[in-house]
Amino acid sequence: MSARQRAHRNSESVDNYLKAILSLGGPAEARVTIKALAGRLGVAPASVTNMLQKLAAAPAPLVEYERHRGVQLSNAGKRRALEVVRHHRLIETFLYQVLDYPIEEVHEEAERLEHFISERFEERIAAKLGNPEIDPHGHSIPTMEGKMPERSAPGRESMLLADVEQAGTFVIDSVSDRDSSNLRLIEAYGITPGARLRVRKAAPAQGYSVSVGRSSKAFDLSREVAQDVRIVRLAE
Amino acid sequence: MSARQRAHRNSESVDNYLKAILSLGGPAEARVTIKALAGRLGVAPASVTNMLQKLAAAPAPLVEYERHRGVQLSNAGKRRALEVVRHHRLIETFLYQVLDYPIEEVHEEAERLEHFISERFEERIAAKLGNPEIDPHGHSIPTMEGKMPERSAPGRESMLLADVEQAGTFVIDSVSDRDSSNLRLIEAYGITPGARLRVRKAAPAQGYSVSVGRSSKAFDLSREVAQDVRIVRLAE
DNA sequence: CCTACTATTTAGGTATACCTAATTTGAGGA
DNA sequence: TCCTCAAATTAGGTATACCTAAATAGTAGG
Repeated sequence: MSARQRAHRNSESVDNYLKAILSLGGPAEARVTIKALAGRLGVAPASVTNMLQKLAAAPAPLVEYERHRGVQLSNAGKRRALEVVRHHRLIETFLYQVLDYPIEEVHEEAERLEHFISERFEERIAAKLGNPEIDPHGHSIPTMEGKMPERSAPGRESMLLADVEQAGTFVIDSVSDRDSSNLRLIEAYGITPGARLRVRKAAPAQGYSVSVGRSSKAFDLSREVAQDVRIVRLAE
Repeated sequence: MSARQRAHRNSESVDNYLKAILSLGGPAEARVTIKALAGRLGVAPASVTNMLQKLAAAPAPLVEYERHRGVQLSNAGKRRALEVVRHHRLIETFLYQVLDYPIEEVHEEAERLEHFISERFEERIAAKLGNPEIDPHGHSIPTMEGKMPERSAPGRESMLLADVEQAGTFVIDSVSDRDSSNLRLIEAYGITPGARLRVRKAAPAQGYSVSVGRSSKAFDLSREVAQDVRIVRLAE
C-alpha cells in the first residue's frame, strides 16, 4: 500500500462481520460457526473463513479464531461491534423521532449510515434525543463507553411470543426489525414496546389470538409475526 | 459477476469523479483535463484515465470522453452529480441548523454521508428545513428536479474578495468550505453570507482591511482567506 | 475403530479502484 | 516543418472482498 493511498477506515464489511458475530454469539458470547456467519451475512462460507483469518492475523486482532473451532470477538472487536450497534440504534431512534420515518423504514437506512457517521454526529443526535437508552423497536442502545445495558432482571426474562403456550398477560419488550412488512403489520396492530399484550389463545402451530392495551378487541397473529415479538410475562 | 454478488450501487468513487467534473467544468461546462481531475481528486492521472474510460464505455455513459481531449458530463452524469451536490448541501444545512454543528465541521461530514443517504432521507431533511435554497456557506442547493438555481443576474456577478482592487461596499455571497481553519476564522470575523462587507484598503499582494455589517471596526484579512470569500458589489 | 457426512479450508478467479513505470501523443516554439 | 515536452495513455501490479470448486478435517453412527 502506497503512502498516497488513503488509510482505509474500518470497512463496512468488517463492521458487518463484527455485528454478526456479536449477535449470533448471544449474551453468553459463545463461539460462532462459519456456516452461521455465512448465512447471516449472505456470503459464501469460504469468504467468511478468509475474512476471519485476516481479522485474526491483524496487528490488533478484532476476533479470536481457531481453525475448525469458530470465532469470538476480541475485546477490541466487541468494542467496535457495540459502537456500530450504538450507531445503528441511535440513528433508528433519530429517524423515527426527529425525521418522522415510518417504523419499517428506519432499519434499512440505519444499516447503511451506521458505518459512516462521525463521533460528533453520534454525540449530537444522542444529545438531541436526550441520550435515549431504548430504540423504537425496544432494543437497548449500548452506552458511549461500549457497554450493553442489561434490562432483564431474574424472573423477568423476555421470550418470543411464538414460544408462548398458554394464555396470559404480557408487556411487549421489543419487536424485530428483520422483516419490514411484518414490522408494518405489527405497528398497525398497535404492538409497540411497553404496551400490554393479552394472549387469548395460543396455538403455536397455527397462530395467536391476542389483544393489545386496554382494548378488548382480539385479533389473530400468524406464527411468523409472533416470531418477531418479544414479551415479558406480567407478574400476577 | 455472480448473481449472488450485490448489485453495486453507484459507488462513492464514481460520485466523486462526477462532482469533480461538474465543479471543474464551471458554469460553462467546459471540458475538464485529466490532470485537473487527478489534482482535485488526489489520485494519479493514470487512475483518472482508467476510470473515465470505464464510465464512458458503460451502457448508460455518465461522461463523454475522447482520448487526449478531456471529459464532460453526459446528461445522466450531470443529473447524478447535481443529486450528490444537493445531498451534500442539504446535509450541511441540516448539520448546521438542526444538529448545531460548528460551521467548519459540516463539510467533512457531508462529504462522507452524501453518498449513502436515501431519497427518503433527502426528502425528510429538506422538508424539516423548509426546502432551503441556500446552504450555510451561501451556495445554491440544486433542486429535486436536478437544476442548479442561478442567482447571478447580469451586473450582479459574484467575485472573489481576493480579486478586489479598490475599496468599496459589498454583500457577502458565499464562503468556501475548502479549508476548515480558514472557515473558522471567517466565521469568527462575522463574515457570513448576506452580511455587508466594506473593503477599506485593498492590497491584493498583502491583504485586505475590511469591516463587516454595521461595525466600523476594521480588521485585516490575509490574501489566503480572501480567496475563500465571494462577494457581490453593492449598487451605489 | 472406521466411515461417511458435513463443516471448513485451500486454491484459484473476478471486479473495483487504486498505484508506478514505460510509452505515446499532440500542441506550441524554434 | 519538426522537435520537444508536458499530458495522457497503456501495461502491469496491489489490496479488498467477494466467488466456485476441490481438498481436508472433525464428529457421530454403525
